[in-house]
Amino acid sequence: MQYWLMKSEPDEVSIGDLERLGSVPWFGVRNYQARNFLRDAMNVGDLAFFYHSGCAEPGIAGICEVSSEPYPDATQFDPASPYHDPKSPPDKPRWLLRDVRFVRRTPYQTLTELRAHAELANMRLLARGNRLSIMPVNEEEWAFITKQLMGL
DNA sequence: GCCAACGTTGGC
DNA sequence: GCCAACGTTGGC
Repeated sequence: MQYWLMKSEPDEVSIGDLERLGSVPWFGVRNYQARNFLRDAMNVGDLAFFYHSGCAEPGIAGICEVSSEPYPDATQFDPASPYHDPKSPPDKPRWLLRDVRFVRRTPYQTLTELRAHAELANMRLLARGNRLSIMPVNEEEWAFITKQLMGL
């Protein structure tokens, strides 16, 4: 059992969308490190913070659960998609995704709020220049955020 | 819209 | 395999 943080632009897929749909394919990962986490290190049943990025107030909006094994991301083969990758070989797709299932909304934890806690000083999300869209969260950080900050 | 940080590409 | 140029991410 591992914990994760997954970034999504709420304009594209928000926690509300996930709640409404129940589960969604986590399409559009186009970074090898993020893909490797997704492909190799994730397991079905792992929990992840659902993080809103690229918006007025970025932060953690909810919790979701990894609900499928990895499979090819269809958008890489769609010329009309912003995620189209013409160099990805159809017989050996470069980009994979997993489905994630809605677990719950949480009290919104803004990035600013997260930065204010010494307990989270080493959190990967908060590291300088971090741009990963999928990253591990360690157990202590998960416990601190869910219990101390969210009161779950 | 700006810009720092980082990843990727491609020439050599 | 190096590295400069370029593209992207994402907070502000």
